Amino acid sequence: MMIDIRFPDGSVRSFEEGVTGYQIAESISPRLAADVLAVSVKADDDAAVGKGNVIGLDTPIVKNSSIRLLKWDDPEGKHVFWHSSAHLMAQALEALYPGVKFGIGPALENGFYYDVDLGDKVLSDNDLPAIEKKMLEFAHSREAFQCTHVAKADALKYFNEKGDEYKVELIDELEDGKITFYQNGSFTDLCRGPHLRDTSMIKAVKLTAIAGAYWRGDEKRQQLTRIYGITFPKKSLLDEYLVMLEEAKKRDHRKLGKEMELFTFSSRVGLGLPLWLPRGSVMRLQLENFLRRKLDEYGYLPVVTPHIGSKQLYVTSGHYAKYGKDSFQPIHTPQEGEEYMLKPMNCPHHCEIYRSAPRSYRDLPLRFAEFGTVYRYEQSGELHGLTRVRCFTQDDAHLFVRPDQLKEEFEKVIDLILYVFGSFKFQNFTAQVSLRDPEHKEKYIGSDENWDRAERGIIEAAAEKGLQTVVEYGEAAFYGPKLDFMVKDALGRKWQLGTVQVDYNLPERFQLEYTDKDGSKKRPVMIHRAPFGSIERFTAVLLEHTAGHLPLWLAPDQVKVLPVSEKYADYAKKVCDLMKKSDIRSSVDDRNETLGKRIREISLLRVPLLVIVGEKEMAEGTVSVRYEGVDQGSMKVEDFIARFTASVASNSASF
RNA sequence: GCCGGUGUAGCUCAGGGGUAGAGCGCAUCCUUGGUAAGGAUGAGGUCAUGAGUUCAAUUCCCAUCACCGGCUCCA
Repeated sequence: MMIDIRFPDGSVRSFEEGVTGYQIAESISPRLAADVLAVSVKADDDAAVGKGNVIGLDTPIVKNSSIRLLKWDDPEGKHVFWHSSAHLMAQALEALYPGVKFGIGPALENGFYYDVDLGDKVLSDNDLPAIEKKMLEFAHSREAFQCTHVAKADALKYFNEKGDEYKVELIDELEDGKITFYQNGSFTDLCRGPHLRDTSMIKAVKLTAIAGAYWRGDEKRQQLTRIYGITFPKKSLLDEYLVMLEEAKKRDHRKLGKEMELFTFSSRVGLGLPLWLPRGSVMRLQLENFLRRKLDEYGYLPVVTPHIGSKQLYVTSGHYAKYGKDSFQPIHTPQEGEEYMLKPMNCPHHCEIYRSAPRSYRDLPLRFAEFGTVYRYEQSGELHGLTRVRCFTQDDAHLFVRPDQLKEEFEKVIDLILYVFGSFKFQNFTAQVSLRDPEHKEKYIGSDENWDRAERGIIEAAAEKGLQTVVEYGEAAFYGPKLDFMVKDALGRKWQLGTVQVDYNLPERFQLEYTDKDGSKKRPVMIHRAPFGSIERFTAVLLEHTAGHLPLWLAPDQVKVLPVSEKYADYAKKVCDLMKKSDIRSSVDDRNETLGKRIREISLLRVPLLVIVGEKEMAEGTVSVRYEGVDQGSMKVEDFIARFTASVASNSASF
């Protein structure tokens, strides 16, 4: 029997039934056979949408299918490569630490890890080179990854005898008949596969980190040792990767924040409590102003609320029951029994503003906006620069809407968030629909009915806006589902920035009402939203995206005027004053330093525009301009101001 | 909170059982400059904190704290 194999370019060739991916690659060219890692197969009679199943190169193909031969450049190819590398590492670990037990060892976006239980052995960084060496040794010996089907009873027997309770637990949950083992050299693992043909393609190994990780992600269970690593089919690729990591570290917002004099921390002030320096504060105010202009346009009303609220407020909202124990503890007053809490969110205050007057259906939607500073007692190990702090300011707003207005308002919020992201040229964001964990409904407040309505509303609104979304279960807030906008930092870690949340619960807890057309009392729906998420986290991610080269309108110092020598200091001041009159954030640097040195220092602060004036400029009434390190020639001061204004107005990356 | 790593001058880091160094920054002076580091002099440190071993600890051991990488968490 022959079968038809269709290639990505549309061409079709016939092969013997049972042909393998490797044989197909070989029939095309030996070079391809050497490079191919796995194969993605989609049988013609497979109606499911999607890219197809990834299978190993030695797995027979028995039906007419479309295939893609996966190489290193394909994400699925890398995935197989790194998954096999995890097994290779496990083999090395077993050789070096007999008796080691294994949890899970998956591939990641960049590399892989394996969770292992080493008994009493404490693994440290110093142990990693020996493991790397062993891995390369096994890789050189070209050991095949062999797949065998195993009956459940036999699988259990194998790992029980080996004494690996983690694998036993995993097998317990698997269906008999679908269990496969993979073996490379002396090491046998429970694994779905697929894998590389053999270990010899793994040419470069770097184990990058050791961390603790709870078995099955449950902090009440055993903590295993997680070893992270990455491997490559060429040594040079590893070197490139290491260089890339170094470059990413230079964009770390904590480093940039120091270099650019934006913010700092002080242990005397307290953990996770950022101090915004003058330059950072100027930037922050610009961010706020940027949003304020939009809020006006979108019909938001400003409100201002205190940084504390009585404990009763949070008992009413339900936050106290949920987070009371783990938050900053109540503030006591000289009055017996009086307790206040630092506010961990602004919604309860805004609910009370809603309640301050009787509301009519004509009043809705009401949109209350506040740059609200909140305090959350994050676990100490969680604090991270400006991305995770204990005091932060949300660009918060709560919309109180009639049920019939919900979808339109939700969509307008999406528009606003997309506008904000577009303004900062964030393109690689993920829109994540965060739903509750259906297995653990007790972690959430509110009725099933309200949750279903809210979840459906979010999914529909996102679809209507044409957003590509991913759905995550268990990521909802405890009072309602969310649409979160996730952006990655320099090292690829995902952070939630913008968020929109539908909430039927707080209106109920606060007994919010409006009078409808027919005179009956109705309950509004609440939308929580924050396009930045928080100013702190947004700043952090923006710094990492721009490597500190902020948009001109946002830069704390937009222009530095440098007189070549002090003879031209007066002219420099004159030029600077003219700029200030046009609302340019400009200052003169006439320190007693060489021009070269001043340029260097100012460049390190990421000041976008340097204006240099000397004898020639003074005589001609011009300035010599340097933008982001590139000489722009000289121009009249008026022309400079005009170009500046145009550049800011167009939010363009050029001057 | 948990696992591993790190902690030396304002910053970046070197050093090492006999009480400490560099570069940058800072101060003063010289220099008055043309697009990313001009020169000289000087002041800065309980070597994170606390116990322990030792004749002697910044160095070795332990604990604590902070920071870094993860895990768990994230209203």
